[in-house]
Amino acid sequence: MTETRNIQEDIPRAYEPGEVERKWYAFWLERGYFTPKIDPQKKPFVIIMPPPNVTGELHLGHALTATLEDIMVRWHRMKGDPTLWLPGVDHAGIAAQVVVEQLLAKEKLDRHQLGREKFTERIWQWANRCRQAITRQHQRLGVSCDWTRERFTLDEGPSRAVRTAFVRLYDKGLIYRGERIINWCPRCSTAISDLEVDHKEVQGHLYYVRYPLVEGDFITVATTRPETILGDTAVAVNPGDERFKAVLGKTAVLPAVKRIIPIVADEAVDPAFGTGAVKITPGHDPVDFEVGQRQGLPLVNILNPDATMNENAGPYAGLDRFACRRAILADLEKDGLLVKTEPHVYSVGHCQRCQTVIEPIASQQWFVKMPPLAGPAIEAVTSGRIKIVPERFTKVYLNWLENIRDWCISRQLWWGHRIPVWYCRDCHEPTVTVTEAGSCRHCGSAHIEQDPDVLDTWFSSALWPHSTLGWPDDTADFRYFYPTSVMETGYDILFFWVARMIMMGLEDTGDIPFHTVYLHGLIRDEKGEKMSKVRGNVLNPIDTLEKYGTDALRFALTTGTSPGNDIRLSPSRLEASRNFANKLWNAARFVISSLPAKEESAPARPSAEALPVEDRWILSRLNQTISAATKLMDDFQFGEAQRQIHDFLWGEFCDWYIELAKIRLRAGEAPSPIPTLVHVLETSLRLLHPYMPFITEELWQNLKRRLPPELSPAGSIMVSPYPDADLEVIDPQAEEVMQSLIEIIRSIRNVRAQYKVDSARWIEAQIYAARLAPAIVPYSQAIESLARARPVTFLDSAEQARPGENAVKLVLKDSEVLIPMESMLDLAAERKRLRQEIEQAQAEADRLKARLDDQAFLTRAPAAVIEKERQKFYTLTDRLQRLRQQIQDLKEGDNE
RNA sequence: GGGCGGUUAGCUCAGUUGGUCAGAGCACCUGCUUUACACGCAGGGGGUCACAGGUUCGAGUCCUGUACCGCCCA
Repeated sequence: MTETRNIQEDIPRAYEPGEVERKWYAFWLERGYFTPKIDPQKKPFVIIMPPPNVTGELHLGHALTATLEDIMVRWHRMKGDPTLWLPGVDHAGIAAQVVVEQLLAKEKLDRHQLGREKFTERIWQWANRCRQAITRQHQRLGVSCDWTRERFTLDEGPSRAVRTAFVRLYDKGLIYRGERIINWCPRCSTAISDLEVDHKEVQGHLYYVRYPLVEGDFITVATTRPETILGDTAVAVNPGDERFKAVLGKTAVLPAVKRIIPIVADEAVDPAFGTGAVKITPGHDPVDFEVGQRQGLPLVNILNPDATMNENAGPYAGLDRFACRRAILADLEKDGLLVKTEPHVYSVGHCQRCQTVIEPIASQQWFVKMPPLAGPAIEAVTSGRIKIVPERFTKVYLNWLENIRDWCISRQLWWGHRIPVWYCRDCHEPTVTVTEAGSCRHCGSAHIEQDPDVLDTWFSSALWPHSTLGWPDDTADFRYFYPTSVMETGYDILFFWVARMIMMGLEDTGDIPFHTVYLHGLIRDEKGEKMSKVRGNVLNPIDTLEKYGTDALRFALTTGTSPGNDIRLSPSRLEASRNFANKLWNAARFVISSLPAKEESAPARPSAEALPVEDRWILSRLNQTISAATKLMDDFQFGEAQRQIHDFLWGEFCDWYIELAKIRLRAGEAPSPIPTLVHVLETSLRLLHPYMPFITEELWQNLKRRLPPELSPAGSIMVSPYPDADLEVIDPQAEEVMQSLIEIIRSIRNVRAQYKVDSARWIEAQIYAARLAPAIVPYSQAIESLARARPVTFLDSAEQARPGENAVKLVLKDSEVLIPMESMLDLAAERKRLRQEIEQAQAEADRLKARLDDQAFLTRAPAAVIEKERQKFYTLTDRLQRLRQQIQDLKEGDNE
């Protein structure tokens, strides 16, 4: 008994997460639980973590990723699968460079002043600090990933994978260098891919400008970007446009720079736009570039890399692009060439990283030829080899791949994987090799120079599932763990990353990179806004978990949510989760404090026979919950699985089983409820562990310490087996009895509240339990203490249940409860209540009757359904009859 | 312009083979210092499941259309 008291003192009244979390994470790490053992006999479960960027700290999106992946990983590990969760970090090319450039700017420096080497050194310093912070944050979240296998995209292995993939694609003709229109960010001073451009509708103007014809007269064109006039090399009209038949073949004089340009016919021109005649700027517009190719027009680049005008802009050289626009408009106006200006809404591309207006520029860049890679990636999904969850994203994925365009992969940055190409100054041929080239492969010259550019970060990310496992080497990890099981990430990077991983995985390894793609939603704030630093509504995951506890944060992020849907995270949601953790804590505190001292009697596993109904009931409910939760998890419905575990623990175990157990414990009745309390708690902890790892470990260890070792042989809950539903224990009979008992207790409580019976007062209850009587009678003590009813007596027949004096009669599903009213009775209120109840029951009965009279229903519906409905109807009419009798009795009583 | 998602209690959202489906949390109201828990307990009010059609014996759930909100692609 002394130990019991100690335990109560040992365990705080409220769950205090901080210390518990630190303690168990260190314990898990030290035990090496996160590192899988390769067992060729077993199929592994593998997740490669989406690598966070080394641009700062983790946000709640990362916390969601980490939680969902940890749930899957802990679950599979407990199921006995060799489980690998491989963590990593991404060097995040542009993003990281931008961050460090901003830091430099504060020191009044720029990267050119430092030079490439010094600059990359600075980024390395930054990246290393970030990596440490990210690791610490991940560990606070409880992630059970294998830190011994952690990878960084710039590590030797992944870097060699990048070069190898590049060379292989180049050799197959799938990587090429060419002059194409690319998206140029003047601020980042690099090309970016189509996906990295945000298109925004902008209120601008459509300017109508007259181009004088050499042959006399004018032609008027409309443009939104008048500064690009300087790069025009033609005017085009639609070949079918009768209005311009006469000017075809003539030449125009470009305003400002006086270049003579032809007037050509091209199908791409929309006769309905502007005047029907458009200026063609092949160097600065993707459509015009194609027109230029078709028409054999020259390319004129008018911009410097920083978006100031270059020497081709003649008098405007040196001006910023927007200043140039104003200047040229003023000049056109002055020369009478600006016909009119109309307001015009059009779409302008912005750099996703820095929101600078991007410039389409014709430029020499490296590209991946995508259609040959897209084909197999489409097949992998349409064939079902890769499944996307939720399913609706399959269409989005396929649609993108079916319309894919070549991918510009070179970046004019200093941070990233250097393009493995060396140019020869003598023969001008490129040498493309995985290892550092010493001489030109074509002429042997030593006068070679490596391409200064780096690759798009997403190029290395695309290789992540295989490069992290050792590819291109034939490693044990690669052989065992590839293809991986699940790729879990946000739906916002379906194209950026997931699609490219599938393409490159198939291309490099001949096999899919993962079997399932699980896409989660975006985290929003309580107002539904996307969290962003600009809006200032970012919740820091560490602050949040310190306030509410990691388990509460994890629970809040993943409960009541469904795949692919956005999540609003509000303080009230976090509070509710924290409260659940505390509820569990206290339930366990009760169970543990109820345990006898170790030496006295060890609680055995509950034996099946001779168990009281409530024990059979809670075991039945537990196993149904296990069964449902497991099924849901198999189906990636973690939110719903978690909700059911929550409801079981709170609504059934705590609210009813523990309350009933208290009565037995107090009375010292045999059999003791302790084995069942322990069993249900211990099993539930394991069931819940993947979701709330810390509190479940703490409680489990606490429990284990007080139990005989054979009951819990594992060293940690995270390596003990995940519960398996035992269908033998499912007991519909016990559930029926308990349901009835709960209904009786609730109805009495309800009456007490309705009649405002003082909470301290005992009221009498007479119960007629009909066929369930034998099962219910033993619960008179329970009804007494849970409904505060005394004396509780049982009636033998419905006839007896007729109140001879004023009494409230509660007509329930399988039973009736009679409560003598005496002083507490308010007759008018009681009649009103009865009338309402009759009304409701009558409406329901009418509905059922109509259905049962419906020939169509009777002939078409399955027999079982008809029988069920009929049964419902009988039960209801029976109840109605009894209610009517009761209101009648009440009237008689009233007359007395 | 094309595609997708959402519209369910005051708020935030679950509801995945059409037949206890009308739910949860929060908020609200009424009681409660009940020896696990006030981060709690007991009870209560509150919804024509956006709208209009259709399929079905039966629709929040399937189909068509409309409206509004949001996202993606072009």
